[in-house]
Amino acid sequence: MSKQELLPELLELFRQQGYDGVSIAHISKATGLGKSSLYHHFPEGKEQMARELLEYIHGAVKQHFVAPLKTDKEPRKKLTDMAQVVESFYDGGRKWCLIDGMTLGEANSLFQAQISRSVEAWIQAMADVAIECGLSKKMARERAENALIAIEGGLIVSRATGNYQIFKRVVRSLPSIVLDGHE
Amino acid sequence: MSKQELLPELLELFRQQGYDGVSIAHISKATGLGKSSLYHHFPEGKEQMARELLEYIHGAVKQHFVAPLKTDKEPRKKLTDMAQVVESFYDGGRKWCLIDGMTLGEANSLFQAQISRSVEAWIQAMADVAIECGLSKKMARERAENALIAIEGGLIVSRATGNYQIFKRVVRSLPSIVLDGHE
DNA sequence: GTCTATACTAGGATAGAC
DNA sequence: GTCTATCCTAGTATAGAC
Repeated sequence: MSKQELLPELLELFRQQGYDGVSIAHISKATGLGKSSLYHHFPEGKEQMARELLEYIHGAVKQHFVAPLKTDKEPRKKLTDMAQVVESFYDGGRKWCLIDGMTLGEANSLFQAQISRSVEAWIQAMADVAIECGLSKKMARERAENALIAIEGGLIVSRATGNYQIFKRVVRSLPSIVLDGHE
Repeated sequence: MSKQELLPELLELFRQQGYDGVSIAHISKATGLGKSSLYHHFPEGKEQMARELLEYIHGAVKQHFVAPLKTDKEPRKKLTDMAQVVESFYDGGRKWCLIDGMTLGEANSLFQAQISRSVEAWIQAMADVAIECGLSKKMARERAENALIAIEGGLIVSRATGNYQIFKRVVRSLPSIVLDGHE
């Protein structure tokens, strides 16, 4: 089994259980690989798995979230395209965001740098779309931050209330959060 | 040592480390009590600690977040009062929200009901202020949800980027999120 | 590259003395 | 109500065979 098959499994485990909640035994069961096989792929254990997962996710962010924002389509169309990917990646709010479980306790200091790199890339790409529509650099940045805040907050509030309509509504409002009044 | 002294310690541990990340040994060290003393207070162990903590937090939510919204002050004033409490409770974004660490993995099913009760109480209180300003029930609810989404998302994005100005900005915008255009 | 077996540590929980 | 001592399980990690 190759890492490209392992990493999607790791994503599902870490995003649902959080860094502390995932054990090698869980991973072994989920992947069907024995513990020793896992240590063959990741000699430094769970910490290395998380690091490589975050690298993998960084690529996925660029490919799935950022790329639709860098096409030559209409600004609002770019954002609705992104929003659709977001809705499906988080399965309508039923799947957690990796950030939550990777920024608790000691994991926070271990992975904060990697996480912020992905988050910054995404925010910047959304801000660029806002700038394209004539917003100032400062306002574009704020609106892009607000879009990410809405996504992350929407996930938390949806799962806290058990009402996933909230996430759906939030995702649909993303283009407006970034662009309203500037098209 | 009484539970009223223990619970604030538990809050700090669980909000920072998450349910899975907290061990009895951590709690023992943080409180200065031996393991057996902790089991004397909480015979069912960590799960009971979390349950009682969430009860305690439910009271704190009503007292600190909801109560300022039920005074006879001006609507916007109620929300700025609440926002100030929020900023200090989360230490300007540097302290996590309990929800994050209590809704990962198995903890989610254990505590979701208790969490949603507190969250609903808070949302409803914010919605009532919006209704007081003439918003429809449906719009008031949406705006109250958006306020909580902003708080929770602001915490996540602040810690993911390491930039706590974001949380500060979000907290200051709370009254506008709930009331703008209806005063 | 994967397995079985094993070592060791940390975490959860209890018994019984004071 | 708190302590020391202990038990058991789960978790991390490694050795060595195939």
